[in-house]
Amino acid sequence: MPELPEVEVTRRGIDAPLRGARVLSARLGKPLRWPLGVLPGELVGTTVGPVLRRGKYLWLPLVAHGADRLDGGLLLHLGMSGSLALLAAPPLPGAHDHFDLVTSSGTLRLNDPRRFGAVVWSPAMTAAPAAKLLQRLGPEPFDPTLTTQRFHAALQQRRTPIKTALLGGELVVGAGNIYACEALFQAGIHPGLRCDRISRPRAARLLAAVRETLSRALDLGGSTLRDFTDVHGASGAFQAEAAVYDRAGLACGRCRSAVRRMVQAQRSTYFCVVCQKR
DNA sequence: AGTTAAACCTGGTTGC
DNA sequence: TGCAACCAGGTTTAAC
Repeated sequence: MPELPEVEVTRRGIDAPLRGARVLSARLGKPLRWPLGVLPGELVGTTVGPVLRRGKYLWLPLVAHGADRLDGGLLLHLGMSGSLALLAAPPLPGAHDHFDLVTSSGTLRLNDPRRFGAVVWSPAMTAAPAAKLLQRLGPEPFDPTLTTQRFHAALQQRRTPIKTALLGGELVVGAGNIYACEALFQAGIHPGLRCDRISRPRAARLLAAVRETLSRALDLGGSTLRDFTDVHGASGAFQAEAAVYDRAGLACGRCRSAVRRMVQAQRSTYFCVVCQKR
């Protein structure tokens, strides 16, 4: 599910309510992608700090009080099917509720049917294990230092298809399968085009398209294909205005010709052969 | 070194 | 209706 807009929607939903909350208990369900790294009980007594996002990861600081407490935080990832809910009166955990953080301001609950998500303890965002997971991430899409020049220079160093590179997150983080397809459509670029064949003007157009696509999705509360909801249980609305994603055989949003589906790097790519050029 | 497959899981949909 | 095959918002790890 969750690409940058969904993760950011989630962050905004939990940041203010949880800030300053005291951790009362924690519970683990079935194993997620990686082990938590501490016993749930060791989190008790810490205070939640400002929630940050880096790429599709969330960082939840847990500040210690007293030397006998752990100081650090939790690095969370929603994987393909994860979502977080903030519950005032949580029902008994269901089959896919795999992590609860019970606080004085409500219970933060991770639901993740496929369990590709993760909750990992780390002493700091800049220390292992969090730093190891974050180290390979490219620049944030709204980072002002990510200029056309820098983006184009990074493109020139890669020979992979642009769609694959966008998914990889080394050029820029945040665009997953939906938004990579949509941004390439918006920029009029064929998903199979090699990165190093993209001219500087087209690179500028693509970077702008990535930014516009992600911010539009953010405004609409993200996309909900199946699992994703915000922390209040609300679905996103972006999927309804996708021009190409999941529209194989349907009319292109611009020229009305049939949208094509192909597979790149084991993922479906949707595109318009008329509107998107090599 | 740079790219591409395999792996991790569950569940919904499609097709025989 | 039953069952197999395929598909799904991701990303690390292993293998060409």
